Amino acid sequence: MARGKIQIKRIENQTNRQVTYSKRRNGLFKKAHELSVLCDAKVSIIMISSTQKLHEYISPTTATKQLFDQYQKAVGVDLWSSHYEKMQEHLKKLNEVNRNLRREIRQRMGESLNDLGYEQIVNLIEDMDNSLKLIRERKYKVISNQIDTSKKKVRNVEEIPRNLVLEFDARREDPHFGLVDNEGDYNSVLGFPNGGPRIIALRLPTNHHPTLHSGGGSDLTTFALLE
Amino acid sequence: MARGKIQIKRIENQTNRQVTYSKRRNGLFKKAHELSVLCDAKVSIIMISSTQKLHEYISPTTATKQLFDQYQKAVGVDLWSSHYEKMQEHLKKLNEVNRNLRREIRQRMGESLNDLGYEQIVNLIEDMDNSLKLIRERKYKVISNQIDTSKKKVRNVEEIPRNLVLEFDARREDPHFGLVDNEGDYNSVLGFPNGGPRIIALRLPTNHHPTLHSGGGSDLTTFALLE
DNA sequence: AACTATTTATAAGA
DNA sequence: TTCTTATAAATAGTT
Repeated sequence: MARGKIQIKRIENQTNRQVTYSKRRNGLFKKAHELSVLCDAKVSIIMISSTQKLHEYISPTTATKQLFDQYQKAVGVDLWSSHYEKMQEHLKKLNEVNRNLRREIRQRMGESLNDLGYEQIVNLIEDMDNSLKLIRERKYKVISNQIDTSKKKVRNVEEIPRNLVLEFDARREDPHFGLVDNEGDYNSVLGFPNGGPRIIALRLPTNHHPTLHSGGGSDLTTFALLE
Repeated sequence: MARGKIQIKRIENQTNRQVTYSKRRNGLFKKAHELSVLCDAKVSIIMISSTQKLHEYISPTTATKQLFDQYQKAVGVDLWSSHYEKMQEHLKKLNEVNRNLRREIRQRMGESLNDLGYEQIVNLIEDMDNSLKLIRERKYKVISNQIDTSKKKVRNVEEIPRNLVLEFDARREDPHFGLVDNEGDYNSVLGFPNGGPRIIALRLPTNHHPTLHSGGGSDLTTFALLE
């Protein structure tokens, strides 16, 4: 625009390009500012130079984020706000579901019962009775699995020198074995009525065999219910 | 800049302002484009006029969102991405808590017991036994409250003409009254052992008194556990 | 939307 | 970078 017209195409000389960038950037920002004042408009300019330097103009009394939001609303493309709102909704729902789950647990633990009517209490009791039956069955299943495992161990032990086997058999007939009163079908413990012995003392010799609770080959894993 | 210098201040004449806005906006965009070509820079201009109309210039091969992202990274203020990430973390945690809560409920209903070791099952059974006791106590409390309410109703009835009272007394001695076998302390039902009658048939004359389940003055409310 | 007198921006040089 | 200045470009006021 002075001392000779120029073509509008990339300036190849790097120094020249940077000088022009700097000059014209100032010119652009000045014009932008004049425009914003004269016409009472909000203007945001973001520029990134070929050297990846960032420059910004934002008209007075305007926040960049606010302008972004307006832009997105106007353009409608909704770069993220709809996503954001959906997340918030989701969060809210999850929190509520969570609250309900906690209440149900509290009620199953005998708390917050004021929230329940008579019929609901009756239903809860019936439900819990049934559930307890299932859990007790599982308990006996676990016990019998453990015993099966022990039996397998016993068979393995048969490979071991005879005196060890004998010692094991001797212990098995020890009164401490409690429940285990015959060599046959251990699964019979499954048939126990509800409320059977709370703790079944299976004192297997710990030095030769795993204890019940550290169950060797069992598929049982343990972890806390809640953090 | 022509036919007279102007002051850089808001143009009061609305028409003039709009004309100038339009002219200078074109000029600004043209300059921006020249700059972006000459200097190989990325430029984004967003303008909102005083009439809330939005105009945008974006240099070729540039996406507005991409530029926003770069801007935010450079400015470091992180207009929303950190917030967004926090929300996602929160969501993740909530989901996990949720999963745990659901599992606890399932276990209390006798399902998913594979996840529990023997000791945990024993603890669960003990816990549920205790909880059941609490809930049964609540049940009897509810019943006794209902009966108290009924007694109050009965006293009110004593204000009513004598023949009605007589009729009521007659009905009270009816075998249908089941449990209620003396005029005295209805709270005695509280003493019932666990597993007592599941439904206590208190067939009060419905035409004169409310039934148990629609409990008039009781503080009991009912609502579903989960939606 | 076009015109044009003037102001403003700026390319090249220092 | 900044200053200078000849000249290109933008535009205020008018039609």
